[in-house]
Amino acid sequence: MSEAETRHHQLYDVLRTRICLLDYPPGTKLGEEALAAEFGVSRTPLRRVLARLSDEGLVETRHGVGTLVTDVEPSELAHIYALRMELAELIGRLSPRPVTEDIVASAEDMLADAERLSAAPDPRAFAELNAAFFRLGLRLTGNGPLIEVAERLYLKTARIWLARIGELDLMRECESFEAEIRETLAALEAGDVQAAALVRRAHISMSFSRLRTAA
Amino acid sequence: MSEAETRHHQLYDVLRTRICLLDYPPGTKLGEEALAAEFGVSRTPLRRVLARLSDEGLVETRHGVGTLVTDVEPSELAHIYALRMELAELIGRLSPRPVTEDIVASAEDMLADAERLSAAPDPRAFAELNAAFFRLGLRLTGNGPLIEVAERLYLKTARIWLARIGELDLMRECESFEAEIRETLAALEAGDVQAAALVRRAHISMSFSRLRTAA
DNA sequence: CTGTGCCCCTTTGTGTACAACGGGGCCTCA
DNA sequence: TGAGGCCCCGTTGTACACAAAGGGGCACAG
Repeated sequence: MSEAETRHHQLYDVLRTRICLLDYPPGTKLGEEALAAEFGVSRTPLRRVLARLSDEGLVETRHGVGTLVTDVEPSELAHIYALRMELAELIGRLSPRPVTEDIVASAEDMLADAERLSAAPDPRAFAELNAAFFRLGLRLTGNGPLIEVAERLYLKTARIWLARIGELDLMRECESFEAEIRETLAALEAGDVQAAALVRRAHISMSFSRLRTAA
Repeated sequence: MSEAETRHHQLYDVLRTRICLLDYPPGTKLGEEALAAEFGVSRTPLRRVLARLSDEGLVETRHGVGTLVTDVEPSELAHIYALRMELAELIGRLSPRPVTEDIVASAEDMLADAERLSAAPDPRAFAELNAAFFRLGLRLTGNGPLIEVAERLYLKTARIWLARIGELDLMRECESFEAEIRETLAALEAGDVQAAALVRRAHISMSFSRLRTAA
């Protein structure tokens, strides 16, 4: 990969992470000049990154105003969740990959992390572990386009959930998440990718129910 | 929408259409300077458009070489088709919208077009009608994210199918397409969106089978 | 005091010059 | 004559200067 491409991907990843972990909550203004200065580049390559984030719907650029982090409307959120549920199931059906040792090992590590999290709940650590576990789930399918689509949708909803975590019972969320990892691990140890996918689908559904009830 | 945004969308649409209808077959070099001159703008806004096409995987930009129209590998093509089949069914399940008069009317018009096409087969006219019919299908769901994802995947495969149309029996393809529209129209007249979605899924599957067999 | 309109300043959009990179052709040497 | 390396040219990447647009604040009139 060329140097320019590498830098682009790096900047993109940093900004995307900041948006999804609410370092930049919805409505935040991302000034091109300021960001360019922070990363030591000119506005040109930075604008390339913001354009990509804009195409993906994470930010919105207005001429003469600035680039603002977007919010997600409740109705669209429902649509995304409904779609994510279906895609989660597809991960178990389309080109499932064999469950390797390192996947199981990763899941075991994450279960340990989740147990620590339940003992000492923290929204940000929760969000990070959740993202890591989501990416682990993506490794269960060999269907590249499915992975891209699923990740794209996940990124759009992750921060919304995190934003409303205050309205939810954090302890309850942690326990539910821990249970999800535990059930998933059992499915993976049995080599049953489809079962793992169904566990995921069920928990996405329950998670959205709790979110909707709280709001 | 701002003037800049409008122009961006217009340029994007023109180039995307040219790529998908094989005015620019895979491997074609799209020179920034040349395109900028054609559209009467500088390289800057044009690069914004090419960057978007690049993010979507329709082109690939190499420093010092040029921006090349991409090809799609057979294995990825299979993955996309598998996913498209599932999404087609989801259009009938997630937030189905009531079948309006104008949708039925559009379908009737397209059926007439398809009949004319069967009488005088033409690859390009086929591709255009196919795209129009695809977009009509998207109007059957109210799930916005699902529409975006489905369209994105369609655009990635449409040109590949068109590229190999020479290896297929064009007449047979036309007749199959005409049958698809006829069956869909019957489902729509009955107000049965889910049935229309299943028709679509079946025809995507058969279309890919024929494509695979021919290659 | 309030409402309205204008101006200025901040910020993004565009155009252009130059740097970085890659490939192909040509020249050289064995 | 063939193979290898170097150079030149075309193309994309970056930086910067300027144009365009939007919003907020200030002044003035009622």
